[in-house]
Amino acid sequence: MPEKSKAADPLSIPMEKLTQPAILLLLHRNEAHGYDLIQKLSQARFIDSDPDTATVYRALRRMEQDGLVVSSWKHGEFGPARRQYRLTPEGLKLLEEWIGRLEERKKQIDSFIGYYRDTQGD
Amino acid sequence: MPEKSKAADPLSIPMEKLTQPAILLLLHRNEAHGYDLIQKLSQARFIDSDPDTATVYRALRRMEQDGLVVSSWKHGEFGPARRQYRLTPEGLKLLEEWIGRLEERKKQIDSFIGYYRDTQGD
DNA sequence: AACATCTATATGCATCGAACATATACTGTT
DNA sequence: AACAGTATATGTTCGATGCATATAGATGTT
Repeated sequence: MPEKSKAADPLSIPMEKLTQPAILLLLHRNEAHGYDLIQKLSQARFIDSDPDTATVYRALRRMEQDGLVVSSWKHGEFGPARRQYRLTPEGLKLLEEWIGRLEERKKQIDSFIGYYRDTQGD
Repeated sequence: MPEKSKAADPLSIPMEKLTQPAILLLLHRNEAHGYDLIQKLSQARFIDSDPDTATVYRALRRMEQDGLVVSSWKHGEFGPARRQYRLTPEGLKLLEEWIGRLEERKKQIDSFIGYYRDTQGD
């Protein structure tokens, strides 16, 4: 019986590592399983460091609890069974909110750097 | 006997809230005491929410341990005694590193948004 | 004098994301 | 049989943050 995770608002997840939003982003383009995502994330330019496997798998579980993704088992092909994840409409909606948040973040950073440059100019 | 804080690298502080770098930024322009900084931070555009007083005072203490700022007591003027903080050369150096980090962060965000737009285009 | 309010600094406690280590298990290769 | 690669998952710890609370001097009001 999957319950919603304690943090009622998935946006409360800090934007520091961008792990959760990066997963949303990748799943928006293609379905994937956890291990696949870990490899894609380690190559992606939009996160700064290789994500921890534990962080990714836990994020996926939590995201499924929150209805952002859904999973189904795929076995027998080759290697161990994999949990294939795909984005839900809710997940897409959250991704769009993240895009907006990141646009805001850019402005914030510009404000920070602008203040610094102005101080230098004195 | 002030010892260095456990986190050897002050850059390990997450860039989520920007509290510590914002303090560096404000002190770069003017000396200030904690309460003063709290008020300035609540007006500043370069952080998203009013910082918690506990966070600010704790950050200042830690930053002094790390040699980023120095403090001196100012009494008798009006109101209770205040701890006046000013930036050290080390603090300035760290601020410059933060500027560089934030420039990188902007690129990272652009990469994120770019990936999203490309996916939309399919 | 008593009282509330503002200024100013500081600590205690609980929460939560992330890092690191570790466990489990199936598949393919030598 | 041994080992490397694929794949998912949990236990434990750590640090930053948020909320509540404590302390105390200065100022204003009745």
